[in-house]
Amino acid sequence: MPELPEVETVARQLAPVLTAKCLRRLVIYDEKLAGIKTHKVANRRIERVCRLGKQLVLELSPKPNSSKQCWLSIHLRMTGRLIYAANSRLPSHPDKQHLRAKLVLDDGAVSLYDLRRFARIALHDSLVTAQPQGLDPTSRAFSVQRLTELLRISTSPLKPWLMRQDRLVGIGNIYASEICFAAGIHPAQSANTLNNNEIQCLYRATKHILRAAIKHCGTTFSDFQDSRGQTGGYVRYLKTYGRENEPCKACRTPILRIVQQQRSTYFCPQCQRR
DNA sequence: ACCCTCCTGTCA
DNA sequence: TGACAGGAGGGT
Repeated sequence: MPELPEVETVARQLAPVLTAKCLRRLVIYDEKLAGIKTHKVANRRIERVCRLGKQLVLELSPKPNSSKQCWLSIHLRMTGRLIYAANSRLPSHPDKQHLRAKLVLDDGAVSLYDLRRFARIALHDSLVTAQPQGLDPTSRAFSVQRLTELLRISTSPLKPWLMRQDRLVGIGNIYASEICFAAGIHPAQSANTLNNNEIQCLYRATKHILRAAIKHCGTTFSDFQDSRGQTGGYVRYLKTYGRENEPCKACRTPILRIVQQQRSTYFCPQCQRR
């Protein structure tokens, strides 16, 4: 579920409550999510909290008598949630059934809930191994030139192209449809056939949609919650996703749903012509 | 470049 | 009962 804006929301909320705190222990309730020796991260100071692609990453200080830092990455995949609760607020979440892991601090805890058990926690000894391959579209390195180069080498339809994490990171099924709509491009158009004008539109749409979604703390389509248990406010700005047969907000033409690589794509056949 | 699968749940 | 759900790695 969480794409770049949702993970960014969680990262921004957790950074102030985790940074400079001691991670007393990591408790794993479901081994499937994490094959980590939890003693390796216990009693380390959390130096930094950041987002890498769709992952949340905690930079942890070296243990005493060691110089080796490590990085704990958390990928929420489809249904993962990270919920923070101060000790004063416990007992916390009612959803004990889907509690998969817990980061215990002195004054509170972050609980990972995940209905479908796709989430993953991993430990890295360098930030590079935690890092996804692609370019972050919210970074300064993302330019029309870079986007043009990346598009040229692929014949993939645009919407599935946007979801590939080895080219651009962070875009998933919701924002891929929204970005295609904002750019006015048909989701099945081949990446390498976009002209300069279309690439310019796609570039602006990508930045605009992601920035707006971050501003509204992400999208809750069915069950995304941020670290405070709040739902994402961007859902009311969605123009295509989940709106099959509803009128296009620009031209009233019914929104279509098609399937591309087993995933739903929503678009307006009038605003996004081939 | 495509399909399937990993899981659990909801909804038509 | 079957389709579908924010993701991505593995196989062909």
